[in-house]
Amino acid sequence: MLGEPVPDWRSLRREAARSDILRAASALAREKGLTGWTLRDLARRLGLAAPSLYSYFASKDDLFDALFAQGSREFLALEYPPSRDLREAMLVSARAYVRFSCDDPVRYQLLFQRTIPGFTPSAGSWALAQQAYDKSLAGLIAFGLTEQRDLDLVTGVVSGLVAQQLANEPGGDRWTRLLEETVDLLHEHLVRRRRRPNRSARGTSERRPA
Amino acid sequence: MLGEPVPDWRSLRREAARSDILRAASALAREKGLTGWTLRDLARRLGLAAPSLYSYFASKDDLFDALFAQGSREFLALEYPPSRDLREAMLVSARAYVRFSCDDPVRYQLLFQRTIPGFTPSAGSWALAQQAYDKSLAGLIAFGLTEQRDLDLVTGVVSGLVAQQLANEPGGDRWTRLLEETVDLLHEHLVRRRRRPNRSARGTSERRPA
DNA sequence: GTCTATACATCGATAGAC
DNA sequence: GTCTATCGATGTATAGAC
Repeated sequence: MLGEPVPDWRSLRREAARSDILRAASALAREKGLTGWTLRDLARRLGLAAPSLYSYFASKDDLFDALFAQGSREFLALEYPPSRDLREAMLVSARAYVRFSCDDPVRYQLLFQRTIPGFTPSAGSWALAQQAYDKSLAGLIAFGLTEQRDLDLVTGVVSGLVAQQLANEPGGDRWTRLLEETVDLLHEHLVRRRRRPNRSARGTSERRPA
Repeated sequence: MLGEPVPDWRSLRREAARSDILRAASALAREKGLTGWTLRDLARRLGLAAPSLYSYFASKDDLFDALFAQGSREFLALEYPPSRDLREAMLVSARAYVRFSCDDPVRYQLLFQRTIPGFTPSAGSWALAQQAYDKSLAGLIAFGLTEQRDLDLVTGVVSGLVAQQLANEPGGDRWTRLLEETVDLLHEHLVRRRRRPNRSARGTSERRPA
């Protein structure tokens, strides 16, 4: 196999320009909503004519895909300090996710809600997102939380606090301040269930009233 | 005060036409995404010229507001059968919310995520949504869950299952099937805490290692 | 190769005839 | 109340200057 091609000056310039465009697009999205801006807005801010953007991105969706990949790389770049037990690992992962999401609600919307009509991330961008998801849960798996069902329970519950916070009180902490209590109740539940493993697969059928 | 004005034939016709338009818009949104359709699409489906829609709705945002109000009325129309205890009341409310959301993900997106750039529900539509929210939690309050903080914990956690389900596996049940387990762990936590109320206001500061 | 100028189909919205 | 015609703006595309 060949190694990475040596980046020549031209492709470096090109990548720098793409990066500039992405940065400006992020800023625009934060100001006017994820889809509340036009290519002409973006070009004007960069001092370009709108069609020039097509030298760097094939379409607006392609630009969204690059933003998605960039957001995934930022998520993947989060560091998770080592924990001593499962509870601490859950708290570390959950705190990182909450902070990452609330720091940039538009990025959260792009990465985790995906409500842009007609837009689907490319395979490469998806792979990055999957990597970041795996890394964010590695600490939990290391302490024995290996069942997908349990991981789904944790991600579902924690993501709910973020979802409610951003939808109903962006910038506040009415829901996110409940994070530690939520992690505690999750942890107690999982540990208690581990001692009585037969309860873990309890059916979901309705309890009959008398 | 005057009573409701007697609806004459003309305003009845008008309301019927508005209702037809809303129904067609709902169908279009379900097929092509909440914002993935145009006024021309909608008019074509109704056999009208696009500008004729402006006789019934002042703008596309006004149409979204009517859809928001209609969705809130549907949420408000849900019935919550009486429960014998807090756990059952939580299960009833949570099940209704999950079913309501998963039945129509586009309605969920409009009512609970509100990611349409530039759109904000009118005061009247908001009041409807607030009414529906209050009604959906009345059963929990009746069994003593009166603290806003506790209600937020329940809505946050439950909404997370729905958010993850619709974002990552629409139509499936990977997260929503965890609902009963989630309600159980919430209920056990709340009951246990009620016995030791001093733990309820525990601080959120980081635990110091050693 | 990168940008400008220009064009095209379509968007939400408005004006005015009937 | 519905239509046709049309507005400015948008995403997209291409031709051609440098």
